[in-house]
Amino acid sequence: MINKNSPIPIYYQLEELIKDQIEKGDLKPGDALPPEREYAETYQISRMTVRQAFTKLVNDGYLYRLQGKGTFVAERKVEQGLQGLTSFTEDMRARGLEPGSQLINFEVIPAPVRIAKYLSIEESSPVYEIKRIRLADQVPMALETTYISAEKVKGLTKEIVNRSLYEYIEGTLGFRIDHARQIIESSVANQIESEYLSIKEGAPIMLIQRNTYLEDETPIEVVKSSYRADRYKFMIDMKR
Amino acid sequence: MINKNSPIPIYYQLEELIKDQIEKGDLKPGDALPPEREYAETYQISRMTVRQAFTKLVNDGYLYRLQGKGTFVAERKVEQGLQGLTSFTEDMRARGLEPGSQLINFEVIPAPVRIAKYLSIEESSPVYEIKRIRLADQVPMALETTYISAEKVKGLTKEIVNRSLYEYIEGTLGFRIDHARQIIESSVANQIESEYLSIKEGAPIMLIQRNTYLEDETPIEVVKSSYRADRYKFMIDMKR
DNA sequence: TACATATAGTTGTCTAGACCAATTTTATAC
DNA sequence: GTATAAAATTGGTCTAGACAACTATATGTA
Repeated sequence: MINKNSPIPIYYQLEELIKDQIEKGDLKPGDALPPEREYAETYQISRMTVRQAFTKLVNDGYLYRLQGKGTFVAERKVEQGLQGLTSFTEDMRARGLEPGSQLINFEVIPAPVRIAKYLSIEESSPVYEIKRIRLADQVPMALETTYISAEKVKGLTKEIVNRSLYEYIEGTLGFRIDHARQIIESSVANQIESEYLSIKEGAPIMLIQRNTYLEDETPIEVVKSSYRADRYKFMIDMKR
Repeated sequence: MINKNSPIPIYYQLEELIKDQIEKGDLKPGDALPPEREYAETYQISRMTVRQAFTKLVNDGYLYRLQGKGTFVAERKVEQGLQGLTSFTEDMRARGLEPGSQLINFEVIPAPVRIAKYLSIEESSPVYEIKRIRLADQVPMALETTYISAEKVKGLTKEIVNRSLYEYIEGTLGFRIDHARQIIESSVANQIESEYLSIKEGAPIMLIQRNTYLEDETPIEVVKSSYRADRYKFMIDMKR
């Protein structure tokens, strides 16, 4: 259950334990959790440590607290965080669709002025330009272009891109992606988009630009995507 | 500065104090804050209390911490929360535009099946239907229809809607809006939309549906909006 | 000079309590 | 039975420390 001698923090262990119980259905939405004092007693840990775990789970939308009444499992998790919102793969899986990808261009180019600005690098310094058609159940869903500084992220290859770009950036290179800014707008398909997405020219599309950053605001990537409006809706849950 | 005898929690007082310093520019992005122990010493409070304030500010995107180095002011605040994203008024002000509104319909109708479902009420039970043209700098920006259960939210009038709907729901009625789900899609203007928004039929528009909830998942309102794509982009910052 | 080592400073985790505030439950009085 | 009061329960805030993990700096040594 909880290992007090583990190098893994106790509050984190408790967090995962409760999340598991929620995901396995042992704790259902609306259920009251045992009181904080009981957890402290049961696991022989301080109540403050229990609160640290609870507080994190409340912030992440798993639980909510009512003073004098107790702590309860939230109806559904809001604010899934970046993962479900930035990774096309995860996004599609969450929608019950089989994600796919078709690389149509991979090269290092001198950074265009706009891209250089977003990435906080010199104009014309080298950037990877990765162009892909994103598929859902084998049907084109979006046309996506990713820009990454070749000086910050070294050693990128087609193979890595096809496997998992994020895993390489976070796992192998050790960057910790912290936050992102997304800009969403409506438009209509131009000739190139209509061709790649198998839709008519002038059909509605959703343009999404995502800039991702490390904790200290260092830009890591810029992604510009054109989604088929007939197949894609952008959904977001937010806590106040 | 900090009043230990105030009924206002110390951690909250410290939170506000630091936020003020950031907003006034006394603390600039990238600046290191005095260490936690110094705050504890200065204000004669426990370090854990300081950490409670810091943790909240980190979660809200004002600060970030680096173990062994210190705590720093974030570049810009991410995750503004619901306020800037749900209130048309605040949204427009943040963009430097003067918000306006033109009420075109206000009535109580029997809830259509789809709306009843979203609001978790019986079909045909009474709901307010509030239709407005939303203006920015006197020019139409969006066509917006709000649905609110007349049984949950009583006593709504045109005057309240024109003043501030949220203030009435939260202030007067005492509901605390906790979170929202938004669905965004791209489309093209139909005849009605093109007329109200002064755009051509077939011009791109952005459809946004927002469902807002209380802490215990009680639905409070459903808002369906059609934004002019030539004037509006949806922006969102998110922390991982 | 270059490199290893010690030291100090910082955040991260944790304890074992205390008292307060809100709510629910139980006991009491009528 | 019903209303009121008291007690118990629960989350909210706060303390005064302790030690761990990590970073930067100073120091000593080859």
